[in-house]
Amino acid sequence: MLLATIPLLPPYCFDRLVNRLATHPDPQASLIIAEKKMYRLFRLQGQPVLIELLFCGDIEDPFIQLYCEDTISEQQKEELFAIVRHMFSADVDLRDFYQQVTGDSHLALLTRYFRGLRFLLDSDLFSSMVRTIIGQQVNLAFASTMTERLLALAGEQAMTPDGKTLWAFPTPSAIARLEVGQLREMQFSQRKAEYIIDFARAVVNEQIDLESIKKMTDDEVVAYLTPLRGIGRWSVECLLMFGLGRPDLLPAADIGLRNGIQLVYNIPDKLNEKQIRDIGEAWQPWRSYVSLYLWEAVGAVKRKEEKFIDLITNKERLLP
DNA sequence: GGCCAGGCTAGCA
DNA sequence: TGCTAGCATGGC
Repeated sequence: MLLATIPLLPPYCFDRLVNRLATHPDPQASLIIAEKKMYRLFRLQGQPVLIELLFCGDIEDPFIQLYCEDTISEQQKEELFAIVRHMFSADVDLRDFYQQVTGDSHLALLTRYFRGLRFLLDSDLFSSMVRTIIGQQVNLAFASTMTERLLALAGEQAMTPDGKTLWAFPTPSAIARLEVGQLREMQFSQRKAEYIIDFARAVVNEQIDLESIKKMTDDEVVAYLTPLRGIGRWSVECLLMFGLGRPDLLPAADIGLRNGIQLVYNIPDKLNEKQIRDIGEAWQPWRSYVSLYLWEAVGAVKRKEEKFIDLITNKERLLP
């Protein structure tokens, strides 16, 4: 049953989302590329609900249709619409971002090539923080594997119509109930297991109020969360970007971002954090989005997208 | 088999 | 304040 049609501000490119998911897998989403369709298990008013998202229209007139086989309440619908609008940044006008970087030929190259690429944000702050901790210092593929194991251990399960298993992200109390040994068995390091369980317990104990951080400035959130063991500046920056959708974060400690800058600006020497922050000054107030496009540049090279590799290799010829 | 991953802590100067 | 060894594990 069609629940709603959610319009997005153009441009939005479904193919770019698919490419991004290839190098940045989302273990909570089941994608059927040929049908431009995604299944996902949302937690609505505390209850897992399987939703089908259909990507419609085109880059310049994009909208998402939401379908659900079950009957859900008006409250659940409202919550779902808000989450989907948030996850796809429905109101973010990329054209402002594209306009901002026209003076930088390297970035303009990316915004032309990746036109319509957006963040796929996390549905809530708790899952975003846990996924960020899992992602610390391991490659993306392994992080995704670990996340999937955590989902299977403590999340609720559902089956899509095409027979794939999906999970709703475990609640804070479900993770708070885990023991470190259970995560160790799933190849989590001792520290990573402790960080995740401690964080969940801090949320359950109301030592941390995730709702309150929505009203804080970026710097206030850093100061609020970094005292927790296992949560450093990079992790909070990722939470602000992928959890809250804040537009102007620059995770300077990020190895992928550093590689992206070196690739796109053709810098052979390794950059330190200060150099990265200095370079990023010019990208305000869109530093999150520049980061996304730089990450995606690295992703396109990893996927061996020849057209992009040609473009980036020959870019000197395109300079004025 | 060695180096790299979309880091963090603790210890030290 | 700023620097670094050590942590753990999969992927290539």
